[in-house]
Amino acid sequence: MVTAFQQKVYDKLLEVPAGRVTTYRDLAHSLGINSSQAIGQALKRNPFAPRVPCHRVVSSNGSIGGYMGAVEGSPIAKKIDLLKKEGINIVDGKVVDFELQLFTFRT
DNA sequence: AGTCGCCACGAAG
DNA sequence: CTTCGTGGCGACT
Repeated sequence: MVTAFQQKVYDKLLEVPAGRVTTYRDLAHSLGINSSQAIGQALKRNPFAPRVPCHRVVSSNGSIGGYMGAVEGSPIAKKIDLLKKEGINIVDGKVVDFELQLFTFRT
């Protein structure tokens, strides 16, 4: 079930250009809420699995999150390499200079 | 329809 | 590191 809320989350995510990352908090706040958990839950349950760059979403401190740590079998680990091609370097599960790549939805 | 549990988090202690 | 708060969704009742 793709609710309007989730739809907005994915739409916002697609709004993020390659080589940039966004945070759960800013993303959530842009949706009018103040909880990133809903974002994480929506991303985890994302019905648009490969269509949504979930890996492009990070925590407020630049941490990738638990999408690969929580699910060690996640195939997105390969996408991490792709992100490096986009200019996003991932080291120790963190985005290098993530704040420099940080993309906020400040409309 | 109401309630409980869940979530890849954030902030505070 | 640990605990509480938060906002929404899923499932059960």
